[in-house]
Amino acid sequence: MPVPDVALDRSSPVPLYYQVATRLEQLIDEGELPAGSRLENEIELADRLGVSRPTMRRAIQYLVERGLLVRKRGVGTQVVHPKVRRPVELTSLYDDLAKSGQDPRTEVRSLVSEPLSDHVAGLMGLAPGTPATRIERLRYAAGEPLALMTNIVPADVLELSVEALTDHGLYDLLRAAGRVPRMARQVVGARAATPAEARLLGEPAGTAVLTMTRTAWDAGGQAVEYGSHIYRASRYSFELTLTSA
Amino acid sequence: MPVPDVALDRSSPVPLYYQVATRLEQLIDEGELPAGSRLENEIELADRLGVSRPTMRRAIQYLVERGLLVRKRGVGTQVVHPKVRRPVELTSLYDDLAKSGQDPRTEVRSLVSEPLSDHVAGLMGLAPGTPATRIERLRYAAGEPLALMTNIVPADVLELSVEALTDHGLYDLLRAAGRVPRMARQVVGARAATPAEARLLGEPAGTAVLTMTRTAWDAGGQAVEYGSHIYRASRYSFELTLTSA
DNA sequence: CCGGGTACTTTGTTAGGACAAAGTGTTGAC
DNA sequence: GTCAACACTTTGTCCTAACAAAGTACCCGG
Repeated sequence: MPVPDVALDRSSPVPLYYQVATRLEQLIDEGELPAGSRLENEIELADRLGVSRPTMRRAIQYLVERGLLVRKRGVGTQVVHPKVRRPVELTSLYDDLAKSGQDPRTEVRSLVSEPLSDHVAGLMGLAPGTPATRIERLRYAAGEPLALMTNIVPADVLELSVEALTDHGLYDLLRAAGRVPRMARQVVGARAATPAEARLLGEPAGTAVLTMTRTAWDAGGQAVEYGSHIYRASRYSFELTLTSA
Repeated sequence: MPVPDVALDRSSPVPLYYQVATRLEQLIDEGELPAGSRLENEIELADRLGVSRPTMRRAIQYLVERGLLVRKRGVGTQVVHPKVRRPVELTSLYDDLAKSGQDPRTEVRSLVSEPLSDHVAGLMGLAPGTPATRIERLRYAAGEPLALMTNIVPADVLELSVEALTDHGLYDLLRAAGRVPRMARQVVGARAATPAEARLLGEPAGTAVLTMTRTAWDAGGQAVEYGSHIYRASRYSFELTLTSA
């Protein structure tokens, strides 16, 4: 399959390889390059687009990593069937809801300063007793309670306030403070809700709820957040896309 | 922090950049390059190890993607705190259990040939009515029931037998058939177990169970498996490590 | 003492070239 | 006719080289 010509802007601050990759992705999404079709070889492609082979390879590599293309030595580069292809991302519930038009709302139920417990300190890799803020929030989507969230943030990471948390997700605030979570370890499980939890979530006592605990670190490997959340299983589930090798 | 000299084998079929990356990872794991320490700049490093800068960059890039290093333009390359750094992987329950010495055992409860339902066909991107095999298995770990698993595999992907499934995980069989799952979409939720499910899992009726449905594709984008599993929440949870950007 | 601009350091991007390794297909010997 | 060796295609690895962009630190003028 011949790849249509691509207009590149060499004066743009956007890297060339990224311009090429984006354009290719667009062509695949639009069906211009149908699933299973083979691209021309790298050299021809690079030639025709007017970039060097390393740049062309980098663009292709980017799409291979994202699962849109498959390469085989001696064979060529093929378009993969256009299934879901976004890898798991580290996003916040608030962002997810806002993006899908669920009109998220947050009720901050409590916000207290307290030192880290041994358990949480261990998970975060910090010293027990480190000053921190503990918040408990109830998240609504489309007017319905969706999740009960307890989070703990070390005091030196971020100064939290009820007002800020009402209008923004915790991850927004962390981003604004320059402490972007870059790695997180999550454990997802299930259990029966306690009577108090069931009441807050508007579910009958003993309902099955989805639980998630998470520890998140920033780029420097510093723990920035610990969270223990429970979700209404009737209204929420985790969706993830995994890739191997 | 000076990186100790690294012995490279230029006659080895193992790529140079990979030799360098592996050695660096080892140094980090051993604490030779402590968390937070800064590496020399790329040029010096490349010089001293006797490789070109692109090769050096590629080795570093590899470790950056795996979360061991962080780079900042104008600043340098730093070792990240050695938290968990394995990204989410596409593994099978059987492998996971076997690796952690849980002595997995599988009871194949049924194995029937039946055409794909509209629902499953839609998820797998195949035509409704495509011949397939539907299996229901009960997975034990350490002598206790752990999961009830229903899987559907298209007939042209793999010929299944009760014997093979008793001794191996489904993913083992797929691998052996050259249909390695490379991408999967999972949805994890929770609900109350039905009486029949509760009985099989050895839990009281109405217990909260963890549910997982998954569709997996091979490198060519062909759907190879659909699964609908329920897990005893008291004995199992999903653990995942996420990275962003 | 403070602020801004400048020099320097370090990673990011791009180019062009060379050879190696893996698949595929074809041809030739038996 | 069959199978092995060879040629060809295509991606994989590696090198040298140059300039751009971002961040830091220093210095100098006010």
